[in-house]
Amino acid sequence: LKTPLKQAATSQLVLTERQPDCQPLTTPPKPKETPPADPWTPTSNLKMLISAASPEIRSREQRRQLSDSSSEVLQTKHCLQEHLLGDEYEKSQPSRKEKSLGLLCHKFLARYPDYPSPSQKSYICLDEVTEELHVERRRIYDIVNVLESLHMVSRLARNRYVWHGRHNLPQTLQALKKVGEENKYIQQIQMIKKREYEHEFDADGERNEEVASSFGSSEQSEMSFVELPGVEFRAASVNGRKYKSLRVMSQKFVMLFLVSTPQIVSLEVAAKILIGEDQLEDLDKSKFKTKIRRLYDIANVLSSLKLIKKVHVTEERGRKPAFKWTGPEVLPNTQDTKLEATSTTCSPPISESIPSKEQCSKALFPSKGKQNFTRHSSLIKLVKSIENDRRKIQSAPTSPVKISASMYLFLTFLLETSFSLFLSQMTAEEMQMKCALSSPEAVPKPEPSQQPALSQPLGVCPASHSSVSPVILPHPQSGVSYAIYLHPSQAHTVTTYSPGFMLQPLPCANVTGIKSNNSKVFNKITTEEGDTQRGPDEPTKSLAAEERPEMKSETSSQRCLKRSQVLPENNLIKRRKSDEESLDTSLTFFPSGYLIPLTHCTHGNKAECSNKEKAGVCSLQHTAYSSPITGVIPMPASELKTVNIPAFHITPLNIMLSPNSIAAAPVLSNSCLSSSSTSSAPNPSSSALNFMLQHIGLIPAGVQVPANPVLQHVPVSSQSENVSHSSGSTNVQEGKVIEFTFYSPINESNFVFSLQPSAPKEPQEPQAVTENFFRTPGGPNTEPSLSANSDGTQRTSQGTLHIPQRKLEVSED
DNA sequence: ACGTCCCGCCAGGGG
DNA sequence: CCCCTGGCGGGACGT
Repeated sequence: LKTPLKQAATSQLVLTERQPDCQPLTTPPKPKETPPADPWTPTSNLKMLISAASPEIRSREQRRQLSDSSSEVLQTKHCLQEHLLGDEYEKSQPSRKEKSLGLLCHKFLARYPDYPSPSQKSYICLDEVTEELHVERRRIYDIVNVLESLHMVSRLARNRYVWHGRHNLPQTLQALKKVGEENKYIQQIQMIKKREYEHEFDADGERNEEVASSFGSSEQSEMSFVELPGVEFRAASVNGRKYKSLRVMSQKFVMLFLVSTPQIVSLEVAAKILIGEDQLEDLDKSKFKTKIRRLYDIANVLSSLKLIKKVHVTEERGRKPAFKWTGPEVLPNTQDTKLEATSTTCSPPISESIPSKEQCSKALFPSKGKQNFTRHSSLIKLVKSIENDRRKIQSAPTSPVKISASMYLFLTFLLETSFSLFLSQMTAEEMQMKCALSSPEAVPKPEPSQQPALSQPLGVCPASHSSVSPVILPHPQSGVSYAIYLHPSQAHTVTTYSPGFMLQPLPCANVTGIKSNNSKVFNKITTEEGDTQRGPDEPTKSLAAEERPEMKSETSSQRCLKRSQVLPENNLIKRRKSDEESLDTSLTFFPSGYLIPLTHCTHGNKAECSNKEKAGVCSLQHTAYSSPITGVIPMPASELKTVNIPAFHITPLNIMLSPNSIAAAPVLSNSCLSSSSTSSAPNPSSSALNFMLQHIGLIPAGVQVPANPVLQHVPVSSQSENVSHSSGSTNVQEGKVIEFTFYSPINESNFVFSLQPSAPKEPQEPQAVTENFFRTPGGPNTEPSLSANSDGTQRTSQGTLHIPQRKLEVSED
């Protein structure tokens, strides 16, 4: 049996012949993607409203007439054609495209409001749907299953679903992201890419080991469905271990997007990961193919939901289909822990015991003693609705604008800060004022006597080195601020990917003298396309326009000033006065080196500790050590003023966080509450961070550093507290961990990432560390691992930093 | 020729 | 036993 041949021949012909009549010449032979025909674009809102108002009535009405919503449009579209032809060849034979799952999904979605009022639940009867949409039942299942995976619908019983709309989406995505992080998908992706790059299998045992350690470490993540409190599966049958494949797959697919930093996932990689997770068996060709096919199904639905969009990733190997996340940025874990969506492993696939509902709920609400009372559904509902309200206000579902805007601000802030440090016009008084304003006691006032800028190179720094060594800088006030100096040569090597940002004033050692217009140089690769409806575009553009190297110093500092005035309470932007010497050149040329500042916990912690809930976290901070780490050179504060490494400029970036803001940030209190969990909280700024790091060259493109909001930063911690499990690999135990903390005043949260050299070398030799930390083209076995922890607990992941650089290009269809 | 993915067989299982 | 579910993959369509 074959798929019935389509009567394409005729219809095709018909269409081609008709077209010229309606629209001369230019009209494409096929109806194609004639936008006006889209039933879901202009009309959809109306339709949604209608259907929202009275779905039943509408459907009945529709049924009576021999046209449904879709064919209505089609008819309209082909109205003329029909006339011309004169015969009633049932509507123009839908081409394959018009039967696509995506289109069907659109039709399906058009029937229900995105945000149904909670009071009146809308139910979905599969029979009705199939009838009205003129599709086989089978197809609807595909759609519904994916929707179910996002908790946009949930099954009540046979044939019966409830429509939730996008209400749950934020939470779902958040949960998925979290689980995705726990599953270490980033590493897996890297692993796959790396292996892929290494030309085929080398049939080595080492490969398997890698895979094993990477994949194996993801525990029993196999067939688990991520649920949300309150949206559990009814109908125990559905809870059965089977029949979740598509749902689970869908979720995992989404996770990949949420976790990876350019939020682009190629089908190939996705398929491999999804397969690899189930069983480490070698790539079965057919299995792979099937997986891909499913992924297409899922992708179609997700596309209809506008969560993803098809793009193409062009690598050396050629053009590969991929999808880009276009859904909302996932908020950090700002929710109450108790309510937080929990990933549950309801059904261990192998185990023969069908998971009882009890088990599920147990997994849903990890009971920690008395927290159980929270489970009461009414309570949950209450808080949930509050949450929803807050979310509405804040940002989420309707417009990602706000988040993006804050991201923009944050990035701007980072850039400006780094630049303005050189350009700083800030007087001592201003600084003092600001310090006093923000947190007089936590942050010691600047030295009354600002030391004059020293201009001699620091003796500590191996000036002879052409490559740069990491440098540690004590904070002038607290004496504990650290910074790392990056090797500039990395900067231009890195294939950067700009996730929609037109940021270019980042280091590029090779490009000197470029004044403006360098945005083109740096942003060849952009996914930004016709997303005109998106808010972020505005700030993005203005940023690109503003952030030019020759930007006026006044402008910069003024803006910084302004910003800090706007948020006087919430953030403290302290800028160290730096010498003017290094200033002038960096105006026109890019600084060739970067000094990444480590914010240190300068405050007395009183603020945090005063908060009763945060007590636990406060204790965490004590696990942090501030001892200088290998290869990092401590410098006396007195020498801070001038770090004049030959041929390089140092851009100190000092972002402080004020205790006040911490206390106010919900994120932090949350991470505090869940301090025991190893879960890492997603942070919207993580992509910003990653972007920055990648751009700078700290980490290779593709690698991402999970960012977590933390209460306490751990500037430098030494040793094995932070070293964890590690599947037998020995390269970690010796590793020192460097942790960075950034604080985003905009998001009112700070986040930490840490670097851990896996193959530490000479402890006292700075150069060695440099090599460990930063990719050294020739250096094998120097693969630091990245990790991030939101708490003081150990959490070291085995990332591979040494990823082959590849041209990555993303293009539209 | 290859990327996409429609179509529907058929097995599993609930009612 | 009927019918809902949904895994699965052949092979058609699109480019």
